[in-house]
Amino acid sequence: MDNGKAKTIDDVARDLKISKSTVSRAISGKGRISADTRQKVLDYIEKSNYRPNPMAKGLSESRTFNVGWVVPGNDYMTSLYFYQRCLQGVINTAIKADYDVLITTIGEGDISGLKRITENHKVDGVILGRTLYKDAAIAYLKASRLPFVVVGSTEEPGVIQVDNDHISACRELASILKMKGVKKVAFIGGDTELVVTDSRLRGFKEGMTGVRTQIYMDCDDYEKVKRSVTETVSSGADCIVCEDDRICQMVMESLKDLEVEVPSGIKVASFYDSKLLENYKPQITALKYDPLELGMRACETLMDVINGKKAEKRQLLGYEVTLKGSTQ
Amino acid sequence: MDNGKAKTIDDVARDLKISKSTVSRAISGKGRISADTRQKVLDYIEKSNYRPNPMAKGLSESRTFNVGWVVPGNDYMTSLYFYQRCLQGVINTAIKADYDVLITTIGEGDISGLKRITENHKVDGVILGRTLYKDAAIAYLKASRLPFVVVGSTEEPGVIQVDNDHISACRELASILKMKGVKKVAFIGGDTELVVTDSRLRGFKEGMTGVRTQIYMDCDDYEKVKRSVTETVSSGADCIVCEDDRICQMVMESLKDLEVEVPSGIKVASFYDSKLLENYKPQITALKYDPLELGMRACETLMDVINGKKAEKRQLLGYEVTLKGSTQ
DNA sequence: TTGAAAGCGCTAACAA
DNA sequence: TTGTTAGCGCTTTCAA
Repeated sequence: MDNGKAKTIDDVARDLKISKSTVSRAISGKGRISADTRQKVLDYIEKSNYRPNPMAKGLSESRTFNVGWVVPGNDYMTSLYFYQRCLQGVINTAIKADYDVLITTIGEGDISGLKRITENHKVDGVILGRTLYKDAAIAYLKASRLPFVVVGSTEEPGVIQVDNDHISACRELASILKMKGVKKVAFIGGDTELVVTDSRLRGFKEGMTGVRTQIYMDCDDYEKVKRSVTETVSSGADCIVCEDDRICQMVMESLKDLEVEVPSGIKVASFYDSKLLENYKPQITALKYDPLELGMRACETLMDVINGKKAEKRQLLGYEVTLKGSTQ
Repeated sequence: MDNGKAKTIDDVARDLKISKSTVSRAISGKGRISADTRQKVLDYIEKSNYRPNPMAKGLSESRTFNVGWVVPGNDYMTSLYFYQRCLQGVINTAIKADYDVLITTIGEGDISGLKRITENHKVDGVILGRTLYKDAAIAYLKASRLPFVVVGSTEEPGVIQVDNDHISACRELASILKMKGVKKVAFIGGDTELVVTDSRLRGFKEGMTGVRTQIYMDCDDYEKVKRSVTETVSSGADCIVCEDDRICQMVMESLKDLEVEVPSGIKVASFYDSKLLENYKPQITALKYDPLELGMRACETLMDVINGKKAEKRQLLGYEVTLKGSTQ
């Protein structure tokens, strides 16, 4: 099989007694070629385990056949599942276009990993896994002129975005809660640097018009969440809306500490569902998204951009409201 | 800056009025070259933002300057943090060798993603993120003759392994618990297909000699854990050892349901620590490892193999026993 | 110490 | 429809 070095297109051409451009044409499907020759080549390749060298192909076409997947290197535990599913979506669709995925991490204003792969010409395009306000990565990518797509939303003009429709989703869940008769509702949110945090808050406010609300933001550790929950409970609120699954987890923990029952003592809902929440009793009312789909769409869109097709500037994906016992 | 196409080595050579082989030598440091010329070239490159094209370099050296990072595509939530840190370690050290990281996923006997990147010559070597018994990925990699390193242990001969010293660590924690006077101890473990599961069980048994134990394996969902915990509690055991953080989380949840206090009702320890466990009160006695270090070592080792240096067959990294309130 | 030129494996323009 | 050939941008002999 693998006797030393890999087969090249020249080997194939020689064995088949045809020219290598014919082989190339047979493989790529570009250019005129008789069905016969084409099939002959394809058959041969099939059984000879010849694989075109992507370095050579890349050099010749000035492409890398890699897309860059850029994610925070030090994020919350909770985001990891999201990124994993999203990445799986990216990989699945990249493969279809014969692309692979180069991964790099960024963090705390450090986008050197991103710079590295773009300046070194290691990728043909980039998918950014999350968006911030004043996003250094987005600014850099815009300037670089490399095709890129962001998962999430941004106000930066001209950026191609694929996102869940957080605002609508949150508005809908909030208004359902309102219809259920909640009178005083706390929103506990996380990192305000993230665009998504703001979108969810906005949806919340839109859905809760007329209801008394109290907002706690940047609750990024247990202590802060606990403090907010304590305050919420003693203020006599009847519902807590958690911005994401991690916060919800901490809220549930806090309520246990405070010996407040859900939903009899207080209702709880989460604006993001995940495995983190699957074992609570009662189960948590939450918004469900499909990160896999998100990754696939982002990658499909990026492939379009890379191939010069024009892509929609902003795609919003669906959601699902799952009403469970925690808001009964 | 980026006026159309990237600078090439020819541009540099022309601007400096020297040959491109000289430029190449200046950059690589290989071959004889005067300190003067070398510096001149380096200075020029510094300010001209020239970046060698890795496709061309790769084609010429038959290298890709990519390492493959292979992880399960559909794993437990809990492993994700481990993989993330590990990956960060891999990336950090890959960069130093001017390599990037190509990511691919495998799952349930499906190693097509791995096959893809190796057969397509997209990587110079592979790091496998976890090991199974009867591991199809390991078998494939061995046959492929591509340099590779596994994170984890395997009985497969000749495979280069980097792992935490699970057996010693678990033995040590178990024997500490024994010294603390536990009389009847349950071990609740996960997927027995994973090598690591077995290592931990082995360490547990070695450390618990003479103590009455009961073993529950393959507890991979809440229901199974709950059942094991219920049985354990009603059998009058005084300690539960959890094989990993996720199981520990479910054990704690179960104990809460059963209204058994920790540590007064029963002691709890975990053979793997992570953020999942950080918010419990009392805090959980657990084994701490450093996945970042693991990733770094794996990648360093892989780079050695790629560069033809010989590498140790098996490296075991340290651990830390952190005694907390849950076993007081 | 430096330069010229061949070659890495592929694509694509041009010829036949 | 197929073949010839000139690159893609780099490394590496081999000469100078």
